[in-house]
Amino acid sequence: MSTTSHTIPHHTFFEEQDQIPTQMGFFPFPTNLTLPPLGCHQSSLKTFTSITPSSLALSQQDSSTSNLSQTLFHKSTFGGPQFLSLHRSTLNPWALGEVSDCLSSKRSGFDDHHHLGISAMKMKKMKARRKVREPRFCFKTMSDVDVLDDGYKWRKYGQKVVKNTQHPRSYYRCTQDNCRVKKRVERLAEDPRMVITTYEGRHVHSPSNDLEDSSSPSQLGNFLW
DNA sequence: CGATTTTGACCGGCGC
DNA sequence: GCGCCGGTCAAAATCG
Repeated sequence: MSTTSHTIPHHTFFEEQDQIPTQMGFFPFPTNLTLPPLGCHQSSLKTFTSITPSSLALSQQDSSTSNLSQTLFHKSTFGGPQFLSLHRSTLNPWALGEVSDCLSSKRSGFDDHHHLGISAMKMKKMKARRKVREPRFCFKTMSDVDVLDDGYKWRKYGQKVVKNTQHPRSYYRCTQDNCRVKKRVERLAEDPRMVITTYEGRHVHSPSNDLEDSSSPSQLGNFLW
């Protein structure tokens, strides 16, 4: 991994919620936005704006996703030309999914377990758990490095070539114990100079501190990312 | 030698 | 039901 801090010329920042981009494909985006962000469902998009690195740093001090979007709103209200607000989905289908998943696995999964063995069972459990969708947001960056230094430590756990793109998508997980924030990094097919970074979940610790000191829980609360 | 990356297999969701 | 696809796992390889 690279911990190089790079000067970031431009961020385009948006937050998404609930939905995951699937093979359903990409979605039409407002024409005044030059580059449609990958993996963003239009109907689930909450905010979208262009911000500068300084405002990005500012937004990092917020302690929740909603605060972040508020920050973005303020920023763009007073200076950003490219703010748009799109309707959002109201329900988190993944949370519902978890419940039904638990129920159904109790009901019909016994034969499965026998057949799949322990590791498979473990995997099943984990998958059931991750159906709780964490809040997500992402931004695109003009950068020649894929992984931007955001103050956290990440371990790569997968890489995938997504359809219709020549650049693979990388999957990272926060290395901190008990912190299962994930991020996804990919390059735009249309413009390989642009990097899309998607964060999912909230860190339970502050950036790059080796251990969260539980003695002083927070002056600022937990950081978002 | 522990931590991290690579990489193919596997799984579940979804469309047909 | 089948096949495609994105996301994840985990063993092997690589790194520091």
